Amino acid sequence: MELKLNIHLTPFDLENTLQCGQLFRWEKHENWWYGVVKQRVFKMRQINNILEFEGASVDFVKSYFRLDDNLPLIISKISRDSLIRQAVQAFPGLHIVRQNPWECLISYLCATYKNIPAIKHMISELSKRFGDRIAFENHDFYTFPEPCALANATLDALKRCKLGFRAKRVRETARMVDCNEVDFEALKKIDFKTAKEELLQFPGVGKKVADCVLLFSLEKLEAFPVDVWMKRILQKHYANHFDTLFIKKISEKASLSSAEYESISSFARDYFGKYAGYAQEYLFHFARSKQG
DNA sequence: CTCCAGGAAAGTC
DNA sequence: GACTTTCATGGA
Repeated sequence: MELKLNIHLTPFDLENTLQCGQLFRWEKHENWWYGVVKQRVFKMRQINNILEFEGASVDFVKSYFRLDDNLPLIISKISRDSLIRQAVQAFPGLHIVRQNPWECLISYLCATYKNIPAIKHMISELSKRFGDRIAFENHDFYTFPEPCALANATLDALKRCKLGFRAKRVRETARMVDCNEVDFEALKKIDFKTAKEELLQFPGVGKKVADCVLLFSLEKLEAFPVDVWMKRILQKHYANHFDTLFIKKISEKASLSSAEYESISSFARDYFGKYAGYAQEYLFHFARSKQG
């Protein structure tokens, strides 16, 4: 199938969107991108303003890549200073993706204290061992595991996926989801703060992981996850918005306290506005692209 | 070999 | 409340 975009109304770039670090399961082979979404292999490429794809409907593509977002408007709202304008210009057409909440939750729970290549490896191993195999074009793909599959897994099997100390957290969170202790569709409809409190109940989910899940899968575009990259950017470029003492304090330690996290994240939500999450994603990708 | 990673949780004061 | 330590492991 094919979808023709009006690039002026709907700026979109597949490469920037898939490579900015928000997704861990897409692979490129011979100019085509392959992902597994909704139990099917989803194959896609972009040539200028044309999206070509297999394994999904036009409506799904529009929804998944948030082509309904008014990106020109969003960019005009978040462009508060020269740094963010630079980041936006560096990656035109980068969209936040509308991920599946369950997969997003486990992925970012695993992302705790790991670099992106290692995270991709963990998620890939989890899918190989606990997902369903799909043969497609002489290649094996795997669906993301269902909650019951991870809920019933042994800790040893999870650790073989290189989860380390995350194994217990993943299994316990999977058990809670498997027991229907969360209604993701309901979380999409309620406000940011209440939805965040719900997510914080899961073991292994702190403020940062919760913000990622809210932004990438629960329609909360104001969420502003603060990781080590955001902390560095803040110290370097936004220090004048904080007390000198505060900047000095967070510079001296590796991790942020809960209160420090909150003051940074809430500053960013006020400063960038209701699309702060988009600003975060542009800044994150921009910072990483410059430091390898 | 050393350093560090899209941090969270438990323990201490 | 704020600060410190612990948690496993692979990629760079």
